[in-house]
Amino acid sequence: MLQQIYRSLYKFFGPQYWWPTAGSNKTLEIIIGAILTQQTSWSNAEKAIQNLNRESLINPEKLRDAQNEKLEKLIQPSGYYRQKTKKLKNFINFLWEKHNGKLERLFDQPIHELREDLLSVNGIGKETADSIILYAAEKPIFVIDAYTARSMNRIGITQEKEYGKLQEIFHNNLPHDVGLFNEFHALIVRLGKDYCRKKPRWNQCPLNTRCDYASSINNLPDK
DNA sequence: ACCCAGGTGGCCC
DNA sequence: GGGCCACATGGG
Repeated sequence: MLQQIYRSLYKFFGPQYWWPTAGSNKTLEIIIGAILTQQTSWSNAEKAIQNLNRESLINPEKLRDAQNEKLEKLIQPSGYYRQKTKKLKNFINFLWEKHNGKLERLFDQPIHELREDLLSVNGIGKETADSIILYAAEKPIFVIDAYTARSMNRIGITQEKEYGKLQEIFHNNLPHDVGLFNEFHALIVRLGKDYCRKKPRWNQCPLNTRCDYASSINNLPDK
């Protein structure tokens, strides 16, 4: 069922190009992006990342040594900039104190331990931790976000809202493939953005007529 | 003038 | 365990 939905979404929306296989030197940038995009549009996070790149701060030593005031100014476009400066510093200090500033060392552990490690950083919650594991460390874990519950609920897969339970459903019903998890999560976000916001436009969703799961969608009441 | 975005932690009960 | 709140900018 989930694979079928994935196929339908991919066929309709096409690839979403989320942090696509960025390569080793982009790894830290992905982590920073995951923090900066918290509750913020990607376009705003991107502006902040460009500012950091312009100052060559996307580098473990430089980021560690940068003054908070300087970071705050550079990442201002991403919103919550004082909070996020602290979060970036929390992560980079953790990386130096626990892994000698080496991302390879952080990532060189089983998924579960890596996740616990990331969650120990104040400012990194479940979604950000899982995003880092999937998109930066490129290990298979399914990222859940606000759209996932809404979309799955609306499609009729599950009423579940809890992060861990939702994640289990994906883990238990899909091959654990980094590329699949990467694209599927991005497609769910795309579906949510276009048709499943708080003010729903689900009735306008073209998938109603094109999707394999059309019947389950058409029978849903308006929310 | 709203509403919202690829959340999180702290507090309260 | 859940419900509320602060955090902040830019785009529709």
